[in-house]
Amino acid sequence: MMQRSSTGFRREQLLQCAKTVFSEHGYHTASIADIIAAAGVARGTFYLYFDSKRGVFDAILDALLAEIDWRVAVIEVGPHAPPPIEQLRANLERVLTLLLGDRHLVEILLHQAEGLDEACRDKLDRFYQSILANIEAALRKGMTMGLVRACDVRLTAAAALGAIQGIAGHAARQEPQPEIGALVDQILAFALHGVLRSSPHS
Amino acid sequence: MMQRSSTGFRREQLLQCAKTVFSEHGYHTASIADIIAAAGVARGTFYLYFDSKRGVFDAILDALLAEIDWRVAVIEVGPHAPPPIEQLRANLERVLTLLLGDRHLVEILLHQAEGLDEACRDKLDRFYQSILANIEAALRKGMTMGLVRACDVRLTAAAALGAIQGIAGHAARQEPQPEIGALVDQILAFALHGVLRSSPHS
Amino acid sequence: MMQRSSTGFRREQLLQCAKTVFSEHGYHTASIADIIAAAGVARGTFYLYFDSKRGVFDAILDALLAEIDWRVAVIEVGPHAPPPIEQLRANLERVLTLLLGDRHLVEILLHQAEGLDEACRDKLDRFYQSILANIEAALRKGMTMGLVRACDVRLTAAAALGAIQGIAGHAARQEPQPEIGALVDQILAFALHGVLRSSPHS
Amino acid sequence: MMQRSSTGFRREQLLQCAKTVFSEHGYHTASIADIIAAAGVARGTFYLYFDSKRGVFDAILDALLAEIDWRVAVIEVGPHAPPPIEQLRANLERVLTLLLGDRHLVEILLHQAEGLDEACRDKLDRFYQSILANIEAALRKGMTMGLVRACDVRLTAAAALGAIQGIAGHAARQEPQPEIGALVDQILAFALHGVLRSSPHS
DNA sequence: TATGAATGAGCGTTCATTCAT
DNA sequence: GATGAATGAACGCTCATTCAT
Repeated sequence: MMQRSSTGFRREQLLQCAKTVFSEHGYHTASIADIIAAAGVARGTFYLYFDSKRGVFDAILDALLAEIDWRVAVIEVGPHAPPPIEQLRANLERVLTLLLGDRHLVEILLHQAEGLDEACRDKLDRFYQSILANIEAALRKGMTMGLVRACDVRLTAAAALGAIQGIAGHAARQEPQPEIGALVDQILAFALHGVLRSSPHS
Repeated sequence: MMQRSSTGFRREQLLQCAKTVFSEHGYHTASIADIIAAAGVARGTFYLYFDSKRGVFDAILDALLAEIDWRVAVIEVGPHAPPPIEQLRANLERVLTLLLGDRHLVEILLHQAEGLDEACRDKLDRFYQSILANIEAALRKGMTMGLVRACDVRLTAAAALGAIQGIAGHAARQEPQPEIGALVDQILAFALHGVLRSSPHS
Repeated sequence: MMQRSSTGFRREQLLQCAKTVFSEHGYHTASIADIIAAAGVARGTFYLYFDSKRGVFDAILDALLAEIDWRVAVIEVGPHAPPPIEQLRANLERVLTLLLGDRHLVEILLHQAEGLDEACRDKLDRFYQSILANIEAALRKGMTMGLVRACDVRLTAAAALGAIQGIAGHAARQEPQPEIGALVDQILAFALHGVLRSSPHS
Repeated sequence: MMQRSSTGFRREQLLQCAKTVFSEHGYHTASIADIIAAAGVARGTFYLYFDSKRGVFDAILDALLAEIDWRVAVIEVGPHAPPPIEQLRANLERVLTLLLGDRHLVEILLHQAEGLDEACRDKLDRFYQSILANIEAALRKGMTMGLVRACDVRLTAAAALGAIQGIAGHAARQEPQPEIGALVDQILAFALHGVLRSSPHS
């Protein structure tokens, strides 16, 4: 009766240890030996729960991408919906809370996953493409509503995503952890108004 | 007849091949065998010009960072200096021209170098820190001059750098190559004014 | 069934195979491939028990030197002690029994270890220095007791050690194995009385 | 008209450099690069004068063995011959003068050559066998003449040769160089009379 | 489920040797 | 004769993966 929870526990434990190890050593430098040492299990045990080294990494990355996806809501407009910018702020807060709650995640998402193989790159690409598509759609809707100025939505979406990544990556290395509300404020201020004091009258 | 070493030809050839191989396979997945196959030389020949696999990578990265550094001029203010934004635009144009002129460079700079070891990460960190310091100084000077709104300069610099990286990374994957002037316009518009049509009166 | 690691069997097996291979091919010419082929194990198995090629060699040499050391007793004089020459004979018998019991050891001790690197030479040097110091002390004590003629103890010790090595090396190549008692007799006769029929009256 | 001597010179120069390099680094650790660096010539030049790395070593060793052979005269007995012991002393002086005149030679003869391959070992074996045969013959003749006590001539010859090697090896590491006459005295005293003050009446 | 000894393909690096100039 | 860039076989070592217990 205990082995059921034990199973889930072992897998979870290995997942956590692997996440830490990958983020500290990098995917290639990390070894199965590091992971099982961190988890305090035998070599063979690892392969009871994962197919391969690559398998754990994928599991970690998939869970992370899914979690981020889950925390990003498509921005709704309508009489009963909160103001779009508040929805945007909420999205950012949820994602940054996740990422900064476990800096290993930032390391893996921003640095390790990119340096892997084509399969991994493709997966990330699809993920970012969907996020970019969200941002693009929001920009387009904003333009329709007269809120957003004319721009190349594709490139602007890329710039906005980059700005978020830049701040997330930066904040993850700060000690002590910056307050998330402040980070979101700065991201929004930058992305919505830019750095100049007065915008063009257009 | 085969060009002689008179010009450091072999070293340059190996450097180019290594760059391509690293950007396509990633540092760890790439093997010396790949590099020498690409160059069409024997194994030993590689070690005539480089100390180690890591050695070529460092050579590539060092050259790239130095070249970028060289293309970024600190923004000057003064009666005879061009308008700051024009200086900024020129910097961006020079750097993007370099990066988009060889997409392998973007891949290595943005994706491969981060995933390496601590030494490499430190080098990149120092590089980015110096760039961030530049941006911060510019923001501060802009604030002094009343051009830039109040903001957390550190975070805003991180956001701006991220925006540039986002656009560079995005553009490098586009086919055909986007026009650099257009990219710079979008970056500047985004970073200076944000996406909203009208800025706050503040 | 294959004997389990319970007894450190594998390590011992590899040690024996390595000893044979080193003594037959010489340290540098011997390859890991030779050793694992002799042991019938896979490449990785070797590194489960030893750090490196050099590691096995050191293990063999260290064990040998320790074993010799253990078999050489400092010669005691006193009312209850056996006659010094009997103690000397016992020492020689114990050491020659060890060496001629495994000719590979002679090969490694006399020929391979010297040709290695500085670290190995230093180790051997220290070993031989301690043996020479023993012999010197014995000679000096013998001179004090009026048994040993006047001589340069240092050089004479070197000569005596050389004589032992000469006989050991020679005997190790004989087939069939010479009787150890006879070898010791010849060493003692030579070292104690020299080859001349009558000594000087001094 | 100069190239003739030049040729002999180059070969001789390489031979000397190789000798030094081999004795300092050991045969296997020494590289062709070391030798040509010491000689200040190009890689290809080396192969104009020697077939291979092994080739130089053989040339050095062959010359050394021949030179030793040349310095060892078979001991003659007869009305006009000097006393045998004086002939022996002269042999030892000539050989030790050669060896201690260039310590590299001692290193190569005693330590490097043994650790090589079978071919090299065979050559050394033949050399030492001929020396041992000389010593054996001398012992036998001495026994016939009533000068030498009864003994196993083969083993005693091995012991005597070992004693000489022991003293040569020891002296080569001394600084300053011991006086050769003294070394020979000690060798002779040890080998002829042993270490005991009084010999057995037999 | 858990173990850990065993596996072996694969990689980075070295270095004696060659040969076009 | 002299050069030194080029060669490639060979080697030590690593580490993800397997499987008998």
